[in-house]
Parts: sequence; C-alpha cells; structure tokens
Amino acid sequence: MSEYQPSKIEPKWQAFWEEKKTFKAEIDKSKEKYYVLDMFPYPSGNGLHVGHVENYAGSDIFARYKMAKGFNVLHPMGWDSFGLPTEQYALKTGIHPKEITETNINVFKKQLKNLGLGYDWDRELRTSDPDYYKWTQWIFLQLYNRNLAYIAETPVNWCPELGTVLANEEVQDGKSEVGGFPVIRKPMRQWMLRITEYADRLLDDLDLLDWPESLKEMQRNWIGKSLGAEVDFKIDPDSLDTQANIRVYTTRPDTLFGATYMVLSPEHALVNLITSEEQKAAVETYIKTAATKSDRARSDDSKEKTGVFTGAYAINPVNDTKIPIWIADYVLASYGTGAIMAVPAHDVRDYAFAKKFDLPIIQVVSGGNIEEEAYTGDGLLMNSGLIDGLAVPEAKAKISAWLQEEGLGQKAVNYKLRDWLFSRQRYWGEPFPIILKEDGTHAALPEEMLPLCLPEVEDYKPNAAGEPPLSRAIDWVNAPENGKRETNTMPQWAGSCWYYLRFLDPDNTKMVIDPEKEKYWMPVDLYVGGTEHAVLHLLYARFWHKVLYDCGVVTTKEPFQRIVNQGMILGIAYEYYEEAETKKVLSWKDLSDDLSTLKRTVHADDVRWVVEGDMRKAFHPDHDIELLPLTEKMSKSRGNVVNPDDVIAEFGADTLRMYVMFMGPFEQSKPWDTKSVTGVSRFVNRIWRLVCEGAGLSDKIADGEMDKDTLRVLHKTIKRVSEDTENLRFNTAIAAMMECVNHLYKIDSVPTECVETLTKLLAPYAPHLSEELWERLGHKESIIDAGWPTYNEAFLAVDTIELGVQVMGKVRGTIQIAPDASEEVAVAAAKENETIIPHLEGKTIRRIIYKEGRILNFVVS
RNA sequence: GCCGGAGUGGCGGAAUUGGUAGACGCGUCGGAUUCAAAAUCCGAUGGCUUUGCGGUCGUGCGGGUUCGAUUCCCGCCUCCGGUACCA
Repeated sequence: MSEYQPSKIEPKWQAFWEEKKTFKAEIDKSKEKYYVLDMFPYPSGNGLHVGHVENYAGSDIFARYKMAKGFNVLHPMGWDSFGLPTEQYALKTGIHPKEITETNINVFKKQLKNLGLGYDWDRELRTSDPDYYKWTQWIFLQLYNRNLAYIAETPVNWCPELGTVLANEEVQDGKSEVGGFPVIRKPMRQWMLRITEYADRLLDDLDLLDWPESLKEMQRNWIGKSLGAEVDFKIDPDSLDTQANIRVYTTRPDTLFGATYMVLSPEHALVNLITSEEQKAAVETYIKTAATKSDRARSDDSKEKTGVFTGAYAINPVNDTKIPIWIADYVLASYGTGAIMAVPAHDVRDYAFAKKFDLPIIQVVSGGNIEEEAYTGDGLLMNSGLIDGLAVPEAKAKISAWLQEEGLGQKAVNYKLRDWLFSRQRYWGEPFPIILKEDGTHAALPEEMLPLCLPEVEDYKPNAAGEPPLSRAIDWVNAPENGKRETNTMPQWAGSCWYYLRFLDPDNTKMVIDPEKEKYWMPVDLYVGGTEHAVLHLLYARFWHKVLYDCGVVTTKEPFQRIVNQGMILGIAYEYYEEAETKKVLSWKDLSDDLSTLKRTVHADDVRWVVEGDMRKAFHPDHDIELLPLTEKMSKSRGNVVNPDDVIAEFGADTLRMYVMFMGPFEQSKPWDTKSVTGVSRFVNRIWRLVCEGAGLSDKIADGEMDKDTLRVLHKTIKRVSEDTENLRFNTAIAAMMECVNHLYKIDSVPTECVETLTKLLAPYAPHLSEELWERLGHKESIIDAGWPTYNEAFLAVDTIELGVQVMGKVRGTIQIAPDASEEVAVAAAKENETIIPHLEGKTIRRIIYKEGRILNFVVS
C-alpha cells in the first residue's frame, strides 16, 4: 500500500479504538476531569448531514486534544429519540416508532463511527428507552411534588395539522416550528410547569456562565423581565353600580398625567361588566373575531390597530380626569394585568391607536415632536402636577412613592416568560406518571411503579372522541383502581432536559444519578451545538437543573459552564431563471422588470465551468447562460445538500473532518464548497507521502538532529497549534500545520523526532492518519497516550528579522536586523538602505519612532 | 422597529496589546516531469501604472484621533441571525 488509502486505514483504526476501549472514561481522582458534550441528535430518517459533522468533529478534536494534555475526558453520545417525525412516519407506514427509531439510530451510529469520533459508547443512551424515561418520569414527580406541575384549562396553541398543542417556544410567526403548519388558539386542559417561579434565577445565573453574549441576550429577552408599577384606576360610578378598579401595569408611571384612555384586552374579566347597552353589540362582535383569530392573524394586523369603545369611563387617579375605556387586541391578556393605561404621547402603539380613533394626546415629557410621532425618549416632565420639571428617572421614583402612600399602586415586576406548556396529544413520548381520579383530583404514581411504560396501540391517531392516542389503550388507561391514567405525553424537550446527567451514570437502576459521580463530573465543561437551541432546550434544561439542585440531586447551580455554537454550514446552488410563459431559460443578466420569471437552481455538481482569464464562470449544463451562485441554508428543497457519506467515500473521514474545520472560524457560518476540499485532501496526501513509502517509512525520515530552521518551524507550529486548538480556532491551527509540512518538503531529510511531534499535533484533527503514521514510526500504543508536545521558547528565536521602515507612516522599505537591535543600529541601517534614502533626502528628521522588532518610523518635514 | 454579529483579492479566509494588510487554502498563469494526459513537484498571483527600480490607490461609505488605523471614536449603508403590539 503505497498510496494514501483512507478506505483501508480508517476502518482499521476505528476497530482498534473500539476494541481497546480507547475512549472509555472512568472516575480517576488523580486526574483533572473534563466533560465535553455534544447536543445529541434526533435520529431522523435523513441521517447525518454536514452540520452534524461540524458540531461533532469540533468537539472531538477538542476532546482528543484535552485527552492528550492529560485530562480525564468524558465525551459521550446518545439519542434524543422521542419525537414527532418518527410518529408521523409510523402513521404513514404502520411501522412501530420503536422500530423506526432503532433503524435510524443504527444508521446514525454507523455514520458517527465512520467519522472516527471518539465517544465512550458504553454510556450510550436513548430518551425513548424505559430505563431512561423511568427517570424522566421520576424528575417529573419531583416537580409535581414541589407544586411546579399543574393542570390548567387555558387557551393553548393548537396545531390542527399535527393534532397537538405546542409550547409558545415552538410557535414561530403563528406556525409550528416542526412542519410550519398553522396554529390557532384553543382552550384545553393541559399540564403546565411553573418555570416562571424560576425566572429570576434563570436570569441572574446567566452571569455565572461562559456563554456567547448573544446567546445570553436571547435568554434574557425571552425571560423579558421589566420593572414598573401597578396602578389602580377606579371605574367611573356612572359606568358601574358597584365599586371596582382596573389594575394596570406600566413601566412608565412617570407618564400617568398623560394617560388619556384605557385599554382592556378582549379577554379581560371586567369587559362584560362595564360595557354599556349601546356598545354591547359592537363589543361582542369584536371579542368574537379576536377569539377566533390566530396569533398569526393578530400579528399580521399589527400595523393597523383595531378596537372598540366599551361605553365606560375610568378615573385617572392623579388628576381625577374621566377617561374612556376601550378594548383592543393589541393588549395581551397574558401579560401584566391584561389592561393598560394608554399614554399616546409617549408610546408608539398608543399613539397609533389614538390617531386612528381620534383620542386626546397630552404631552407630559418634553422633547420630540408630538404632532409627528410618539416621543419615548428622556426629558423633563410637564403638565404633571407634583412631578413637573423632574427628569424621567426622578419622576418615576417620586410618583411611585406617592402612589404607594395613597394606596393607589405599588412597584411591580413582570416577565414575558410564561409557564411551560408541558403536555402533548401524541403517542411517541413519555407517559405522565399520574392518575386522574374520579373526583377530579389527580395523584402521583408511586415511585416503585416507575417506569410507566408506553402501552401498545393499534393506531397512533387520536381516538374517535378526539382524545390522545394513548386513550386507545383502554386496559392501560383503566388499570388504576380509583381512576384513569393521564393520556397526554410529555414533549420532546423532557428527555433532553437532563441527559447530560444520565451520561454520568447510565446504568443506575436505584437512583437517577450516584452523587459521587455527579460531584466528580459536573458541570459540563464544554457544550457544543447549534444556536437553534438557544432558548428552548437550554432554558428548559437549566430550569430542570435548578429544580434538581433544590432537590439535592445536583450540586452545581448551572449545568453547562461553557457553550460554543458551531456556525451553520451553508450550501451553494447556482441560480437561473425561467420565463413564466415561454419556459425560456434566462440568466440573471437577462432579467428586467417587465419579465415575469421563476427562479430555478442547478446543483453545484452539475455546473459547467468556463475559464475566462483568471476567473471561472459557472454555466448551465445544457444552455449557454451564466449562473449566479446562491449561498443558503442547506435543505432538500433548495437542492444544495451535501451528504457526508459521499465525501468520506471520495476523500476519507480525516479529510472531511479537516475540511469542515478549515473552511473558516468554528462559530461562523460558512459556505460548503466541494471544490475546495481538494486543498485539504492534498495536504493529507502530502503528509502521507512525506512519511510513508510502501508498507513502511519513507527514506526521507531518518534519525538525526534537526537543523536550526526546522527546529524553529516545528516549535512555532507546536505553539500555534496548541494555542489555536485551545481556543477552538481550528482553521488557523490547520494552516499552521500546512506551513510546517511545506517547510519539511523543502529539506532533504526529516528527523524522526520532528515527524513524531507533528503527528501528535495532527492526531486530534486526522486521528486515523495519525495512528497509522504513529504505528509506522514504531509505536505500539495509541497516539492518544503519547501526550501533547510542548514548545521551547528558546528555539523560536531568530537571528535576523525583516523590519518595516516607514517614512511618515508609509512603508518605504525593509531592513534585515537583529530582533533586539538598538535604535541606533536600526536607524543607521535604514539610512543606508537604498530604497529609503530617496525618501529622507532633503528632509529634516523631526522624530524617530522605534518599536523593537515591530517598526521604525521617521517623521520628517 | 429593537437586540446580537459581520462587511478584507476572482473565492473561503489570516493579521498577537494600533506597528510591513492579504498567512493558509481554492482558482488562475508559468515552468519541471510525461509520448501524452492525470497526478505530482517548483514558482508567480490585490487594482492601476512602469521595460525595470519604483510609484500610487486599496480592509462597506463619510468624518475624526494618531508618527502610524482592518484594529480606537463619531455618523451612515448593506447583509446575516434572533425577536416582535410584552405596556
């Protein structure tokens, strides 16, 4: 075997690692632990895509690097195997979700192994395994017992297409996150988790974490804490016989004097009570339309405000003015008190509403132009009685104190975060360990009865009465003596809320986790995954972790100390156009406004390349039209998906791993370009040819001392690769190794020691290749045990450097000089330099700026 | 709208605390090797200008600070991600 043949060496080393259990992690208190975690995949039928490769190759490189550095590394993998697509596939095919899951996991696992990822497979778990979900149910019972789980009849996001409800977090633009189906509001009986009780801790503890700022910010925004005041407005006695108040929440109590009307949400409890006879019909119609409108429709209408007058009035407590009460759907029932005081002068929404319905606008903060738009900035209070002339912050403080004294209001805090809608009307999820009793109460299933396994059903659709699929398992439902089983199941997030803990003790049948193991391994030191989980999974998992902390199950406040989001890999397709009527094929160059065209794309593999000068242009394979490259998120419909299996078949896993890392910064999204894989492929081949010859070593590899240059290059490479890998700058680490190899090609003989060191640096990146080289270099053990090289600063030194010489800040030449040369020496050398002399001629040197080893600059006049 | 991030050759991307912009790779051009091609190896490669040395312009745009700005400050533009009537 003289050629580099990844298809031969890669399976060999994968088998080696598996047999030797190279990546098995066990508690070893003599070593420092390091827990690297990947966001575990949902085993879909589509298999692995290059986005997974980016994620897992990155964490694998880092884990192997830490291992080589002597850390006791835990790097596990498992399956988030409950979920909707599997159930939908089961519905279509009649195959049991368990079997579908099994099949998909086998495909995924094989693909992951083909990539040479170093996982401790002995810790493999899947969320749909009863031995696993037993403990998911157990954790639910802890929540239940702490009164953090409750049943509520509330309007929920119902997705008719999916036949289930969705959490707020799962709805985007009024459509389901999975499948993109329309979602409507519908009142239903549901399980809720009191995540709002943890809002402050979830917010405050973000400060403890080493997460990307943008990710923390997303969580902060989602929790959406705001400080303000609640104020009571009396309803005008003429409008209502009994005495009643409308309580509002506001962040701007300073603008109270500018409140010229009030708005209740259509669902507000007082609406029926206060509506006057004349307005009754209009109000009822409005409520009816608002109720049937989906969130989607409501937000579509957000530009145009709607609402109706109730006929009732309230009294502004600060100036006893009578102000009208309206209802409008721009006020949300679920936020604050479901009612607002409207200050049109200083709130854009109130302003739009007041303009539309011709309500009075009174400016109370100076600034802006109230004729044109609402003024939301700072300024001095005006038209505001006791707070006149104060700045906004002072006015807020003073009016709040006054409200408190008068018993009209108090400070209040609000959150955007709502309780977590935790039940789904699905089959393929964890059953609730709950018995619904005949008297309408409910009770926890005793712990000894866990796991409560999913019953078999003949069909995964809801039953005839529209109840969840589990209702079809009549015996199962009616098994408890004094009641029935809950037939909802838990959402997919449940299992992924705590899997990082189970990896530490996957086979424990006695308890959720052995405290000793938790203490040793937690927290997760590095969690790598995509930004798509920035709010959903990460918020839910933090919440459960904090509950477990309160239960004494875990000892860290937070589960994931550091998170890194790998960038998305984008696909390239090449676009052209088709004239709508004639189907004539057009280039982007042929487009004009009066043509009606459809966009079409050509897959990157099918493009015909034409070289023109130093450029290559993309052409349509069958037509003479130039194509425009289009970089987008990979998806089947866009025809720009890259399958990692194909890349492995052509180039090998080591090349794929390195190319994905070499494309650009780990956290940045970047376009996949199959043509560019050749660069990394050549590099891998160059290493192979440098070291290997036939079945053994190349003659070029010989014992002996490294020359000074080679020693310097090698130690510089150690330095750069170590620092870059530590900081997850994999792209520049690979560039450094390329430079090193380029140097080794220039010298006649490469000392063994030099190749060995380079191989160690390469090992996390191209593990199969490195093991093969290491073996050929005469080693019996895995290269993982060979340690990580260190560099010697002394070898990095050079005799002379090329120093840039500037005149007036412009580089005019360079001089060869010792790196630590004195200013006199440098200036003398510069003054003798032919290219610099003309720039100094006839000028007076006013100033000399010399930074040793960096720059020499003459300021002249 | 708001929040976060980014704009550097034909392309992906480098550049430590402000100090020779364009590392590394792709592509392109030239050479070696070959009967020939592929593969491989060596070299060149920001634009304009110059026979050449060189000159000049260049890090989204406009200003500023500085001996010196991709880097710092002010004001814009564009793109990507998130979020959206949260009072």
